[in-house]
Amino acid sequence: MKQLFGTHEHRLDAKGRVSVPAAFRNAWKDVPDMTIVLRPSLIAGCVEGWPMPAYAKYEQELAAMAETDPNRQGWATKIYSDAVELELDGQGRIAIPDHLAAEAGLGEVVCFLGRGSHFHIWAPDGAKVFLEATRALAPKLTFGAPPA
Amino acid sequence: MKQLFGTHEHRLDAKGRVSVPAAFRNAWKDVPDMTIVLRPSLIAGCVEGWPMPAYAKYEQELAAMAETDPNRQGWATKIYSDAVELELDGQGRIAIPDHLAAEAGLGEVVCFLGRGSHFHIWAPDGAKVFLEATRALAPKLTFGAPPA
DNA sequence: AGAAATCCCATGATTTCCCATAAAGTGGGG
DNA sequence: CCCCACTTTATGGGAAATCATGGGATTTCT
Repeated sequence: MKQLFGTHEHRLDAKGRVSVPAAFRNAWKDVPDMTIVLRPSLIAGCVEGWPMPAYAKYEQELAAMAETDPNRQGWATKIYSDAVELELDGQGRIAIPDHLAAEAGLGEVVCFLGRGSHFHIWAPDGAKVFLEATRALAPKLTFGAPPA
Repeated sequence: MKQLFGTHEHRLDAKGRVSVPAAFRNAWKDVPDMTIVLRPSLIAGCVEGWPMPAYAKYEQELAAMAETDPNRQGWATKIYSDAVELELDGQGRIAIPDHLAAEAGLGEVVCFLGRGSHFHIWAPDGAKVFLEATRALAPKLTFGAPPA
């Protein structure tokens, strides 16, 4: 499974559908019966989307926990109960469920961020703030001409 | 994977395409399904290009960070969200996305600098300044050769 | 039957593919 | 050493495929 790159803005139509960026779809084009898991992000303010094969990693972590571990129920809630599994339609779109869209404050335009194994869906403003805040976490060296 | 050498000027066409220097393409001609990752350089002012196999170094760095480490989000933004994965067309060209070209101030002529594992894409002036500034950072030994 | 979800087709814009050409580099023979 | 044929490179442009998006028709559920 290839990694997910880039930021892509797309438009939610009247039926709540959005095109998943072609760049993402190409990353899993050889996986048969591909599905996407959507759930509220642990980072507030966005929806997280996982290609099913990558989501298996969470399932393994859960399986590794003892049946009696009290954290287990918390994990199971986040991984399963709060999540939805979706298929893409014939045009490569998904329909974002209302409760997820509302929780993330999504409007007509949404912004997909590739995060390697998975992706984020933000309202455009939220994406901008998030990108700038996270970029600032590492220093930047400057040589030569400043950007125009 | 061979190292990338040299300085090469090429021309962006009306569709935003540039030929990747043949010297670079030859370095990875035996890698199947080769792709290039472009992203804003951590050094301001240029676009950085990475042959996919070499980019794995960043992916490993990210994987080594704890899930809870705040720097992890910073890296994921720089490595994935700010980056694009591209293929070469049949003529060995890549299409540089507008936002990357704009951020690096690229005009019609761009300058490729081999950097071993990866390469830089600069506007010609930026490349000149960068090369001179960085040359000055390396010590120079003098033996025998007459001063100019 | 009515509401909602799903399937399918349509369309304009963009991107990719493929062919063409000119310049430059390569090698061999005389 | 020079010239010629051939290959590789860089670049341009038109045709074809893909993408994002909208909307109608059909099905499903209650």
